[in-house]
Amino acid sequence: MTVDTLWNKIKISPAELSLEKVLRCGQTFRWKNINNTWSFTIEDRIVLLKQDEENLHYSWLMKELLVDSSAAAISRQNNETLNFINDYFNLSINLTSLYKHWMIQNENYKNKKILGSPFTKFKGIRILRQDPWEATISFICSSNNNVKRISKMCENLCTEYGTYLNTYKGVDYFTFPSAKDLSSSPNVETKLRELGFGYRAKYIYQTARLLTSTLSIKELNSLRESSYEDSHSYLLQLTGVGPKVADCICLMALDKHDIVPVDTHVYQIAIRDYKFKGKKDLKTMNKKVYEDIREYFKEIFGEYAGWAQSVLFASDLSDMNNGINVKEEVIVEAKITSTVVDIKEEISTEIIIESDSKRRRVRK
DNA sequence: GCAGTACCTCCATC
DNA sequence: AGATGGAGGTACT
Repeated sequence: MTVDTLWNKIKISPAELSLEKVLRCGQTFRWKNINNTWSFTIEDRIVLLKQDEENLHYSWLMKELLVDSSAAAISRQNNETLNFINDYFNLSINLTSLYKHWMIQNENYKNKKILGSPFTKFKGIRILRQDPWEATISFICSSNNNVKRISKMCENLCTEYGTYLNTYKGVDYFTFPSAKDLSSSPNVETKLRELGFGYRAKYIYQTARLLTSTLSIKELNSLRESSYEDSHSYLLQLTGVGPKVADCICLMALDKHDIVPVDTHVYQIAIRDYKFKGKKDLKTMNKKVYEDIREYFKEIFGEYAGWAQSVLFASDLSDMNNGINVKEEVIVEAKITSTVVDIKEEISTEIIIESDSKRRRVRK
């Protein structure tokens, strides 16, 4: 078992990357935030991140059996972690120049009654390059659902069907389960129903089955090199994947940066903020309206319209925290009033270390 | 094709 | 306190 051996850093400004916003705007559901450290699992390790005004700090903890502290191993692991971060956060893409373009377009197309610009208020929001399989399952879970519950479902998938990696600061970490893990037995569907997945249990099981039989994860991954149209129709073969979910996967895992997934929310933004002509009380989105909105945003924001949309979406979200960040804290045995939030903010990590016995994990 | 409705569960709101 | 409806939809008729 290791301590926080070493933290390395990548120089990056908050305008290029806002960890908090990117990881809580509803594109990924599996990052934990404990005492201001973000953690996530990949195949063979836990990745840890922290951010300040100048740098993104990163560290990692290898799978228990793979811990190797030789200098050569550390150096290799460092490179691998760095490669993951650069790839996962799409860091080769310059966000600041994209924002500049979007701000100009925004002024040309926005409803003049709307004051201010989301692109001024919400900096550093970028689209991640997620694993296609994980994105598929995550977004199948997202139908008729909210961020908090989707996060819980993803966590349940990991603890129930993932592989144990290691324990960091008292928290056990598991990998996201593979398609094989989720198709091993028909009991999977039953178990997922017990875990509260509802009708999505069947979708997940059937999708895992299909991707380990007729279709394959290799094909799914190769859609990164395919056209949007081909990718979209391939994804529609999967149970529980409709047009909206397929577009989410295209944008967030398959490098289709121009695709704007349209839900009722985005529909409302289009009408309210961008003068899109449509009925405000539309009950069910039909195919034509769906595609019209998608194309409309693409016309406004261009090649990276999907990225621009995530900024609009974030600025419209009331609670980006979604109640899922965790803070370890001392439970103060005092009368807790409505100022509880401020009190919590002030109780810092230093105090906590002294009183292990009283530690609890509390939803912020 | 197209529109309407059932589907699981949680949880804020009334 | 208990009911109601919405939550970044999809499958089925």
